[in-house]
Amino acid sequence: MASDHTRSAILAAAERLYADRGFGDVTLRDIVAEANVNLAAVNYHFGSKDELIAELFVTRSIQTNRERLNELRAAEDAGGGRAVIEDIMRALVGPTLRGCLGPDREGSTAARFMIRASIESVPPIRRIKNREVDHLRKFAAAMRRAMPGRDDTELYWGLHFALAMAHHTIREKERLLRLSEGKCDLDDVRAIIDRVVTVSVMALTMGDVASKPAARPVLVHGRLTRQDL
Amino acid sequence: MASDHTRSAILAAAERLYADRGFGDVTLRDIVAEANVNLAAVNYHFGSKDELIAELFVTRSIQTNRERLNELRAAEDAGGGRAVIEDIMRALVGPTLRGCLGPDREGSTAARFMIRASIESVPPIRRIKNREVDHLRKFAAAMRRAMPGRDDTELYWGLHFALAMAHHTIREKERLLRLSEGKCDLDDVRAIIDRVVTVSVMALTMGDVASKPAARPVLVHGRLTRQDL
DNA sequence: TTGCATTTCAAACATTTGTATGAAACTATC
DNA sequence: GATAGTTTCATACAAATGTTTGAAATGCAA
Repeated sequence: MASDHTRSAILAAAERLYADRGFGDVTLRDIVAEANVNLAAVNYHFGSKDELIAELFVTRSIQTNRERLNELRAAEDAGGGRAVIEDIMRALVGPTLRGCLGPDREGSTAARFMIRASIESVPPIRRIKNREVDHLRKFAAAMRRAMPGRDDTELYWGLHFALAMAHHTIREKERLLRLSEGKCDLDDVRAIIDRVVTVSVMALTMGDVASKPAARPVLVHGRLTRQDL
Repeated sequence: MASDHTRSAILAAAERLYADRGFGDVTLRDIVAEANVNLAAVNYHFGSKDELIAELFVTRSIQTNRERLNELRAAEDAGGGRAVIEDIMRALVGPTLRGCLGPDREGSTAARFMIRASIESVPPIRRIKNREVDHLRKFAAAMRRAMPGRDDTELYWGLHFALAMAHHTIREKERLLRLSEGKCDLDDVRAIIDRVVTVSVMALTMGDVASKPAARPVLVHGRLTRQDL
């Protein structure tokens, strides 16, 4: 293998173009023009367009997953093998939110690519996402250790809602910005992570209440304030 | 105008095919074959493929938005012009969740179409979604009336998170099902709505806590149980 | 240098796809 | 029942796009 030059030029150009203009609008000819390589090089090095997209997404996914697991292990080590639930949720949503939001992240091609992959999901990416369940199970296991005795169902719902808030914030940040007329600060990533983590932990610690609406007297009139905690 | 037969046959066939196989995999030729009409009929009646998709999505969006506003008004009327926050959130997420989840909804073409539109967003649909902000403002206004004095920012975040949980549950229901090995019951729509509403209201009533993580002592060790409420 | 494998290149291929055309069929009005 | 407007139809068009091909160039080892 000579130098990988062509291969990495294609990867870089493809990621940049996909991040900027989306998968639907970028053709192989756009990519090879941006990378200054021959059209056939894509099929030579990657086999097909879909495999190129898959490689891009897998690379970035592995990075994110590794960051998540590093944070999770750090939290578990600090707690002697059992992390507190708050830190687990932080490890789950932190890396993605930090990577995709924030003021300086505007220039991060990788982050914008992952946002794009989250918004307009194409077949090769969908196939990979389907294998993400194994990764999430590690978090479910950590949560189970942190909250022994809690029903598994609640754990999964909490995990699910945490990802919901994180991903939806990334996906719909433009809309939230417009809806709030700029009042919601999407550059303060730390505050956003705190917010998502806090709500996730609340959801988890509410437990079985959710299925019994009558058992929520303090909420019925929507008058619960911070002091009521 | 004669009978609208061709027009509605195209709409029905297109919605069914898009719902089943996604936008990327369905061509105009597939649609006209399913509808038993001529290829040129699409452009004659709708102008273009994108306008056909737009009409499908607009129709279903209007239906959902109307349901939401009906529920909202009913709640406000019942409360003498001011609905409780819980009912407002229920009006926001209830129609979509009821429409897209549940056991018998498997056969609802409209619901499956909207799920598809939520998963693989295509240009004509994205353009329409961008105009959805005005509709959400009505809910923000109702929430403001229900929780006077609360900071607007918190209102928007709560609204945003409610939609996040609802939409993500629809989008990723397969994954949640697989992750939880079937333990999360995605057919019990009423329980899911309660769950989303409860967490949303919690998020809203937490208010400014989120930006000050140090002010959450009861949560730090993840030991808050139902009794602590 | 010679020989062999790898990589690059220009060009062509083969489809697919949305759209346009113009004639034919149909419908309703007078 | 003739006419004008509407709708349907078969067919063609034009453009885009991923992929393939076979030769040329390049790099490397003997």
